[in-house]
Amino acid sequence: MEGVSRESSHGCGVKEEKRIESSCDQEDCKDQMVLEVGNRRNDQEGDTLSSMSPNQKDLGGQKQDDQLEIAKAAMGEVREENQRLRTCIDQMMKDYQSLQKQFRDIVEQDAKKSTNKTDAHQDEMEESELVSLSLGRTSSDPKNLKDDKYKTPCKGDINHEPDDKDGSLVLGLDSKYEVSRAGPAGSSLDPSPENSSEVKKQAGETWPPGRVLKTVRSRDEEVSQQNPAKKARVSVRVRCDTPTMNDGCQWRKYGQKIAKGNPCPRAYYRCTVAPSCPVRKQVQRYAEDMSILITTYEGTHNHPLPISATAMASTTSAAASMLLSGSSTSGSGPNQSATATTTASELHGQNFYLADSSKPRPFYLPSSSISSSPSCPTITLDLTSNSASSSSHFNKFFTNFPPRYSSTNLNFSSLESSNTLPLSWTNPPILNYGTQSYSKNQMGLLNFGRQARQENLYLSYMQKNNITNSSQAQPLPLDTIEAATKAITSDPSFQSALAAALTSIVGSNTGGGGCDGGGDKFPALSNFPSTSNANKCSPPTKSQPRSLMMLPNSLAFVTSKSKSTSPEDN
DNA sequence: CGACTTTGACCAGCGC
DNA sequence: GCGCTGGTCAAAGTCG
Repeated sequence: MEGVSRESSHGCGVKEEKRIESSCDQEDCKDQMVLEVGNRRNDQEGDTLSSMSPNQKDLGGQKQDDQLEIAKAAMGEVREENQRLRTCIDQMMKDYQSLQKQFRDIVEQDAKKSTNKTDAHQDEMEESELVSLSLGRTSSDPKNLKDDKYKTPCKGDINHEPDDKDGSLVLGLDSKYEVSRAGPAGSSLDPSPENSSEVKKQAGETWPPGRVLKTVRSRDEEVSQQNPAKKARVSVRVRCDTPTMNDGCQWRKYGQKIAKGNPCPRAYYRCTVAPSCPVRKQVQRYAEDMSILITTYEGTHNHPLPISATAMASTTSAAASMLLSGSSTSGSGPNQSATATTTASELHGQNFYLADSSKPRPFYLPSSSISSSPSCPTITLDLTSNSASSSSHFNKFFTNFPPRYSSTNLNFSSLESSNTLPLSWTNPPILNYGTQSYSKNQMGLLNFGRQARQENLYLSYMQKNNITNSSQAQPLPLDTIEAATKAITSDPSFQSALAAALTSIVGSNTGGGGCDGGGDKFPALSNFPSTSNANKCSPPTKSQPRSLMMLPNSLAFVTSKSKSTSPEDN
């Protein structure tokens, strides 16, 4: 860099420059830019000094010294700020990892318990499926769900050892998907050959006879399609002014329909990366807000994915797996287990994986919703940031939570948004630290706000900042939550920590991808290469090289290094 | 010319 | 059984 070479001729600030380069997140790079400008100015002054008289040189030297002092002071402040931010990030990472560890433990315990308890639950399985949204509760007992689940979760110590008996709040949403069958109780969990054959049979019935796309299926696919009527869907809502959002995958449109209740046609796409790939997606505008694009994914890719597509594929796959498997999954294989175990924490925890370059980089899901209809369980990832909100919806959920099997939508949207985060594949919505919930849903589902996911973060934060709740054993009043949220979001140090973390995640990418030119703040996400004409959200680089480095989609969560996840990172 | 989109037709599931 | 609706097919058209 020019600034660096010039700097070396001055003999000062070289160390600083190197230090900055070694940890060049955007914050540092900005500082570097400032320093370069300053040094360049000094350089020019140095050139003029040579033609000055000795007195003038003294004055000039004095001035230069002053400027150096100023620059050093500024750098010192920046260093302090960086240190502070790193400390914040470290702390957040620790909290996250701690919570994740707890959650995994609970998931394992829950899996065991649910296996044991299934017999007792069987008579309650009045319908063909159950998606129980225990909202962080570890109990798998439907009775407990009925009695306790819809009460506002208590705010305990964030480090409180979760215990399903006391129903304490744990990480996020615990989704169970249980399928009642004519067979013996617990057959849904029974990996016996008998059931395996049934699974295979049912998987074969997923698509109508005669359909081409019935060949190879991943284990995920087998699980998610154990029952033809129970294809998990992952619906992603984003703001996008273009026909589709670019998720990095290659799609071919095979149909379009006017759906009831929506003047905008619904387009049907299928994945064309592999001829036999069963993945489909539906794209439709949200009737009440045409700027919102609803993309519903169905199925799991049975082929390696372009890197640019792994993020979305992993996210949707994980969400679908969570929906279908929940914590009670028997873990039918490496794919399945890897996906399932990462799902809940990644969906509902704070995905600060992103800040760790040594770990995979799943997307942070700003808002997730789970819905269940008898025929098609759907999880909705609401990546719109301006969700209309009303706390009444939140309350409504807890007071009027519908019985099992009715459509239930857990929406963690919020109105308030902090700073930009890489949340969307188009216009990046924001980490929703807001306090409100959002009740519009194409499925007409009952929503409730924020809660579990949000709590995980701000509880931790509250503790650190002595934002205490006087009634830890009691449900946290909404006002308190909102106040706490405001406290968090208004805290500059928190915001800067987030910004720093995200900056380090995304790097200094300056590409201008994205759906409509907006959302460039996180180009790593908005720069997905366009893969088809349908994906007009991004620049029409239709020539996505098929020889792109491929990753098995099942490994996207667990093996991809951050540097390889996004080409821009290199 | 191949890949993709468009669009009307067809089919299956579901409710009445 | 009928109609509605969602989903898919496939021929024709379009594009690069």
